[in-house]
Amino acid sequence: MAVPIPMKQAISSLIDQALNKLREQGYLPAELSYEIQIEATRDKKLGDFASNIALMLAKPLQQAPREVAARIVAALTPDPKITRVEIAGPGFINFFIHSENFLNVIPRILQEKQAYGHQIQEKPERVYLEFISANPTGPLHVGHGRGAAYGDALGNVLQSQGFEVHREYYVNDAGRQMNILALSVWLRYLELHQQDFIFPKNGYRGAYVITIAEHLREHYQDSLLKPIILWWQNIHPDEGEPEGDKEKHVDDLIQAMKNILGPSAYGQVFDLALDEVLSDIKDDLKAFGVCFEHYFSEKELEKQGLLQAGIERLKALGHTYEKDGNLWFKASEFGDEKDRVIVRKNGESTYFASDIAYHALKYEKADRIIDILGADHHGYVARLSGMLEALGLDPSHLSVQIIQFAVLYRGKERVQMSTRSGSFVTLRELREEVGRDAARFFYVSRRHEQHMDFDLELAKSKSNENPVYYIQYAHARICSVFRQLKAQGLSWDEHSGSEYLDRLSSEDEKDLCETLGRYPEILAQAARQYEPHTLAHFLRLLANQFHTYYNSHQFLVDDLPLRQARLNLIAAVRHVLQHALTLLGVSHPEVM
RNA sequence: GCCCCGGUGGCGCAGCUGGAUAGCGCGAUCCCCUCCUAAGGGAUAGGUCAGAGGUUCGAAUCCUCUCCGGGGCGCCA
Repeated sequence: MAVPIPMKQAISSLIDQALNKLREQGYLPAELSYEIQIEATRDKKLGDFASNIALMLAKPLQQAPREVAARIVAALTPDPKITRVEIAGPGFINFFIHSENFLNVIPRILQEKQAYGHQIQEKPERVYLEFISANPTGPLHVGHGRGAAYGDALGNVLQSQGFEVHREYYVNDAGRQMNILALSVWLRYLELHQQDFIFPKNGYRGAYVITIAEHLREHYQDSLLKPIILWWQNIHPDEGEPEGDKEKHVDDLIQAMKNILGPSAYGQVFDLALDEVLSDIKDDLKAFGVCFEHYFSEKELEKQGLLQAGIERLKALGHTYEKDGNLWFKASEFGDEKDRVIVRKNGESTYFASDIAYHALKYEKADRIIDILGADHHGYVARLSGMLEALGLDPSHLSVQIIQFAVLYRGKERVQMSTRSGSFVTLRELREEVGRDAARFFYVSRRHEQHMDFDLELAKSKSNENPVYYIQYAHARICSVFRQLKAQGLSWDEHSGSEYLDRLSSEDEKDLCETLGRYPEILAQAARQYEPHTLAHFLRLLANQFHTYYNSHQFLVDDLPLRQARLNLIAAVRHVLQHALTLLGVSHPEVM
């Protein structure tokens, strides 16, 4: 069975032919370039498809759009699939299609099944997709959830379009923040051993830190116990005290901790804390349906010498200089607003230095780098692309997608979030409260660069009104029809169904087919623009049309040919529902 | 002060490579189960697309300014 050409393409080539004819006639200048756009009309009274080509050509031709349209229509070759062509409004050309032509999509879907809408690239473009990359200093919170849902869905969509996608979580396991976590855990551990002191303002105060401290005690008993009178000396006062400074305070404490414990014991605390937090994050993401090819450790960059190599490379290219003992990158010469330090005078490299090495690595391994960052990192974009340029690499390989923040509410009340203070709603809590499917759908149905108000109370209390159930219900209903079919001792014969597709003559059936036919381009667009949210809206429409159909038509009718044809149609709907839900990381239950 | 994102019916959001009367969900009002799951369907009401200029045959969409909201602007990651 040959796969029919989509209607849109057919119309597009008809117009193209007509324009060529006009060019031969000398009506169109040969050098005039144009792009033929065909869109499905919003209002069916205006036909099924419309083109604005006359409007776009009107200017270069210096003629009224309707006149141009008339010339194009006159040049069109008649086509049996098209019943009527009209010029309307300012100069649109509207096409009315024989309704049976919409039915072609059904055999196409039943044949291609889950490959419907997919693209195959001859030489697949490699995409290096980095997302979430939250510091492993505590559990993921609902803000990270948005990046997770978006990144994963985007990866799926890109894969469907033939891209070879590598997903990676960059683990910041080398910085000062990790030292603060280790300190926090150790201090809690000391508290468990009845040591008495005031916990630093700048420490991590979440309850999970105490849990980790308890595990630390189980593993090492009291071998890490150092009474504070032995080491808590000459520590800069904490914030709130005279001349206090929470940063200096915590830095002094870290130094004192390292001194008293020694590198080996310090490493024990550090590693246990990192390990616990990171495995918690991994479990959480797994349960959220998000998987990575790799969790890339920042420490690896140093171990493999990439960090130093990156710095040397910039140095060798003459894009660095020393000032005040620090090594600076001349970022301002590459579009950033100011220069950036890459190695501090104490010899420690900055976070940005790691980024140089990391991005150079990504550049090697992929044709396209996508970084998904939170809105608080937007200042990074300039320096990242500037850095690629400085390395002599093409910055257009990098695309940074910024996720705007989700502002959390409980009813009217805003929920403040801070990892440091431990006052945040974790992703795990969200999942347990509203469910994975609802959470993922909610996240990904908004444009990523759009602010989002996330009302927990609403998500929880009205979970039955969440659109995700509406869509899943459409899927479950189709499954139910097939179960019912079996229960009645009947069966579905796809082949005979496709013989009788012309029995599908209602508007509802035509509408459904048209929507199904649009799926491939919805997917392609979602991939091209990195906007998976369009899929969520498409799903909503498809489910709505199905429910309408369901309510006005009986599928399991006595008329055998009609029954088979309708089953073909709803089977096609089921394929597309399944496919799109899966891309968004949402399940498609057979029973609800 | 500078930078990023946004301001679309009561609420939450699509639409933004300019195009035909601005869509969807929730909420509101009314109607629909002798029928494959009513977690459903149908209908009605509700918008000067923040405001003001500009570009254009045509602007929610592009440009400028103003106002309002969110977030960033450290040798923090």
